[in-house]
Amino acid sequence: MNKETYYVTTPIYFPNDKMHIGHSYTTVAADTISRYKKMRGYDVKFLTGLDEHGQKIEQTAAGASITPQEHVDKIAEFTKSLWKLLDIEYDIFMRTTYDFHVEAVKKIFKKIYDKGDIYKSSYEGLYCTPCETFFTERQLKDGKCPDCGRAIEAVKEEAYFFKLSKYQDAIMKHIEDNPEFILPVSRRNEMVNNFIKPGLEDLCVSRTSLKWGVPVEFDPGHVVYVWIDALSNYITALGYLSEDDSEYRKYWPAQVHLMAKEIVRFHSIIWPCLLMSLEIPLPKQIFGHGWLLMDGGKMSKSKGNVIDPEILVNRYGVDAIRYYLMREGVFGQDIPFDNEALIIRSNSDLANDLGNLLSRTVGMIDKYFGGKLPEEQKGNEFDVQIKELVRTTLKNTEEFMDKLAFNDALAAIWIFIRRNNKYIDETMPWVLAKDEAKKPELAGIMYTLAESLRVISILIAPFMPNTPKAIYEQLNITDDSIKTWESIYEFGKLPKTVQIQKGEIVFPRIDLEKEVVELEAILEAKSGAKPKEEPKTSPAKDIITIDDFAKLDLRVGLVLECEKLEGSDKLLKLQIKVGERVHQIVSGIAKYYTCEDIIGKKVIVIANLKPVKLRGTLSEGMILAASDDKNIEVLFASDKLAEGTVVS
RNA sequence: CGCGGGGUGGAGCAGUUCGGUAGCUCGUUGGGCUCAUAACCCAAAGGUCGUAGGUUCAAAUCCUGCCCCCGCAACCA
Repeated sequence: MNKETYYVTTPIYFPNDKMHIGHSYTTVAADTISRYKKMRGYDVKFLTGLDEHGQKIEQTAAGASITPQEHVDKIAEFTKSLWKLLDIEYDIFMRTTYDFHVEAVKKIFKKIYDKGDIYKSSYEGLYCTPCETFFTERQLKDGKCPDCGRAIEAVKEEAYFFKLSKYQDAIMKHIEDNPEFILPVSRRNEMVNNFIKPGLEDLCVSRTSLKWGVPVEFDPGHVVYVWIDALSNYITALGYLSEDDSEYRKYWPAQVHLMAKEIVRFHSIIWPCLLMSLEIPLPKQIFGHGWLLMDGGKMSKSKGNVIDPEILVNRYGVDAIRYYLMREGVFGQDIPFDNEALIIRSNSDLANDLGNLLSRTVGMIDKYFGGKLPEEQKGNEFDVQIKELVRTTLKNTEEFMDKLAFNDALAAIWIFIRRNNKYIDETMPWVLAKDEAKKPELAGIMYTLAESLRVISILIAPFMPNTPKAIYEQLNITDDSIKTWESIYEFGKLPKTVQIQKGEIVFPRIDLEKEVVELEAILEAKSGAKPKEEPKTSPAKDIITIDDFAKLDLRVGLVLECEKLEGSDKLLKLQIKVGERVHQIVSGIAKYYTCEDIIGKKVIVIANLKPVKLRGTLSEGMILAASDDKNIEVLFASDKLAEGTVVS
């Protein structure tokens, strides 16, 4: 009854859009460790879910003419179906719009307030609504949000602050005392050097500009801002501060919070400080895994290179995708993700090594024994090595799993799989089959292979939930007691008279060349549509009148001189003749244009822009250029136009 | 001196904590085998471990300088 508990979480994802392969990566990892711990006898809770509040959700819903609740309900359904597709067996699908969460957040906020760790002040800042983030002026990019490139709003409002600074020393000490608190080590270093050592600033934890969220009960008009609302889900989901908090008492603190590396900061600094204020235990471990890199960049929506997990699963099957994600690289470091690598992995490891092993084993039992092994069986000299390797494989797999070294665990398992293919060559069943007297030996070989496949099925079960089922079916393994992790501590539990049942090929080989072409066509059709949508989705600016436009003094200018601005990689210093006058203009196009490209060209200049200093250099205007995420195109004017000509 | 990651045979990576024969998968070449999904097994070729110094009996690994790549941050009127 006193089973050890294991509480593992993914972040609760922001349901602004459909979940992509990156979310799937985290979730698959959490599911894998959760399945593994369950098999090892732990009392596991696996939480995933959605962070459903926020102004951006409100806006997205408004854009679709539905209520925020309807919007998040829709995304929640989609997310659940995606997790189902990926065979994610979560125990809790947490949503911050659940009543019990809302109630608990109110209490948590009050509790921290009563303690004196939350105080009222005012917040002044520039806010990007879609990103739900305030930025300092310096952080802005083109006066726009550095993350999404959209317009920001200047906001000043009354707000509550959490005394994060108060816990600076405590969190620092905790990190120092618990080397495994933040993993991998590189993340810990980053947190300490980048954020804690420079000093923690108090954190804004309420908003008056926000409606879609949990109200601050004792101060109407204030709504709890993301931190307390979202992070506390890990405890409210267990009933913290509710009438029945038995689960909280049982499962908290969490063994591990899994997440991608970019949000380690919130989980390793803000979250523990909130918990310290609540005077409850901290999670044992924050593990920040790497990103899936596509064409060398982080996968993200704004880059239009999202891989739809649904397409991949439908094409290759869940197990192949899950296998790739867990096998391809070190968990904690970035791993490459591309179609070709996925197919190569699937072909060589799954089709050739594992699938083929099953196929040839079942094939031989069918061919040589009519589908059923006889009682009379005889071992051979290689059996010892197989059994020995089962023991080492088991030991290694367990060690690696405990360290979340998924790729190492799979590598260890695959050594065993390959060993079995070699075993067939060593024992040469086809030779024995020609001699009736050698039947017992032949049967013994077949048995070893079948038993190995049982062992393999169990070892891979946390990673690939479907393949074991297929193997059990073909080997007619029905007894659940020989499907447990424990059961593979002993080799030979499979009943001797194995009766096979030929089935479908578990991992068909994929024709790489053909497939890459087809797959990319599909993805292109999808992503090809995206960039075209992009301009539509970027919010239109406010309506202006012709008078507003007339304020601009747009002129044709001739680029006389150009030099790269010292100490900057984006700025060019241009001398542009506009009529009589020469304007010195600093322009951020150095990444796309060299001086040779633009000297002597005619461009359109805003001639009456208030001069500013950029990087210490005076800039008297700007030149017009079109830009998106990737490129900047200067709008060159025709040579026929004299410099100084008015543009309107 | 912003922060972090990385530079290892053709490709993708491990190894670097605690120095001591440079490893894995894919690919290539040659061979074997035929039970199997043209799969499997064996063997070989292929590396100045970014670079220059230093410490050491010994450096991919420790120390110092430098170069290059990728994120983040900063400049983008």
